[in-house]
Amino acid sequence: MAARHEEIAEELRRAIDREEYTVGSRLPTETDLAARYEVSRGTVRQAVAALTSEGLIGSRQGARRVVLASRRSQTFEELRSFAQWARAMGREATGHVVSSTYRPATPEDSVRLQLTAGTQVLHVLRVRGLDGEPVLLERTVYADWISPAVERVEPDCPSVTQRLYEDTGLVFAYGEHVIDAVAAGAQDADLLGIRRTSPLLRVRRVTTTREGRPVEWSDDRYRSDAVTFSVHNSIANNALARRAP
Amino acid sequence: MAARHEEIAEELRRAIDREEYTVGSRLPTETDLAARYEVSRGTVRQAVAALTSEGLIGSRQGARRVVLASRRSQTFEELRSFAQWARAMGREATGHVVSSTYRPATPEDSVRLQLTAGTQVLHVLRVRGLDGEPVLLERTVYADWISPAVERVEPDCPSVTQRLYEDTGLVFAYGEHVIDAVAAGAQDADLLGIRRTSPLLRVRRVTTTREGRPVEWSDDRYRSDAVTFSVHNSIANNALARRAP
DNA sequence: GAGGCCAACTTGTTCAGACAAGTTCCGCTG
DNA sequence: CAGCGGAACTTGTCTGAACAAGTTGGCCTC
Repeated sequence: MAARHEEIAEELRRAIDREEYTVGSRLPTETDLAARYEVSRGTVRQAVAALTSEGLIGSRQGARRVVLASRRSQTFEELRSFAQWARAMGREATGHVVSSTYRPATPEDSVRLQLTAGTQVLHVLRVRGLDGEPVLLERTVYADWISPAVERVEPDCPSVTQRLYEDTGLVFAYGEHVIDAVAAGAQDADLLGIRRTSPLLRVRRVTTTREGRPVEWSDDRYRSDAVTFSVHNSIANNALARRAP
Repeated sequence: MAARHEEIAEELRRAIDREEYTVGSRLPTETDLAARYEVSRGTVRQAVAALTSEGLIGSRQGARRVVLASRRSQTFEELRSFAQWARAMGREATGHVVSSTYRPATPEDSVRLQLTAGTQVLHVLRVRGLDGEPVLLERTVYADWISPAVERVEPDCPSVTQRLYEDTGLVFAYGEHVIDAVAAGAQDADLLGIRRTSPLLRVRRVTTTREGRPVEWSDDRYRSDAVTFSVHNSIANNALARRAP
């Protein structure tokens, strides 16, 4: 939060949040904002570009910017870390490791994690819950170079992300998520406390470091009555894609 | 495609696509690119910012940019329009209207479409398929001001989006999508040709014009064996959020 | 050979100015 | 009063420059 344009973006977010600019109303012009914050127009543009990509405001050449929404989307960190998300909602994240074993990387593992096939990778199955109620089943495969650090994390640690950061300085920076729906299998039903064949929201994701090196990939299954995902997009900025297998 | 920075972005995308820059390799420096395309560094930065937000490349201060992925995500238009998506995959979009009726707006309708409660809104139920195979059930509610134009569209029109653009100049510009999983109900199962209680991927979305005015909201249910969604994100740019109801 | 330090390199931030392109709204005309 | 035209306004594009901040790789030392 050093850069001036980030400070301005944050101030604008807060102003929208406390309805100083209401949904549907128009933001001040770039020139006005530049004068108010005593920066150049370019710096203001960087700030409003951030809000635009977050879907908070809309932008069209020639017309003043319009406030589209007030509640801001989550940060990458809140999405990445189950525990940080729970805390932001004022609920407690719980969780425990069901199993943790080393297996040779399958062809799929080696492609996703950019490893040579047969490397020993760590498979972890975790159940995670909100205030004790299980809502998520995480089947995660960790790359060989991070596996030892993952093993050192105690089984009921609420935030693995936090722990890995403290221990190794690891920062997750990029993610790719594939979302679909599956029927609960026998193990899923048992661990989540639901009936078999109940619909589950499945998110398969790969997370990489800032250098673009894959750290983990995971098959996460959410109880669909407990969790949904939301995505914002626009002509100028689209992160969402529909795919046929 | 007039702006120079968009042309450069497109050239870089194509270069990545044909593996001139391979995944994991480094992009030329901003100064190099500026010289090559004979533009200023600022213009190059606009171009690479687009690729960064698309998740194609990663960026860190001080280090050269890294190519993270080769396949590019869809444009907003391809996501918005089922027909355009199908065409981009080389498949044929089919579809027909099952029912189309006017009803007074419920409180939920009026909130999502920013209308006064009780306004007559158009409910349309469509089945859509790829090469004749049904994959999607669309339950859409249109705002009153666009309903007449929607009614004029013939029931088996493959691209409603295209049609509305031609007839009224309407452009969809922003979207908010909430994704979860549901079990197929009796009507869902019947129209999609699947068993009852099969898991379906549900996407509830609101689409708005460039002015930020809501046009439609829809409950879309996809056969989970036929369609998935993918989302890309990063620390710098996150459009995805996890929510508890 | 291992490790640390430094110089060169690269991206991030910010400025000021100029013109292009699209929107809005007022006032005029029929 | 409806519709049109145009002036004023606002965002988009692009340049060139300067400095800050972070990364990389090679050289030097121990």
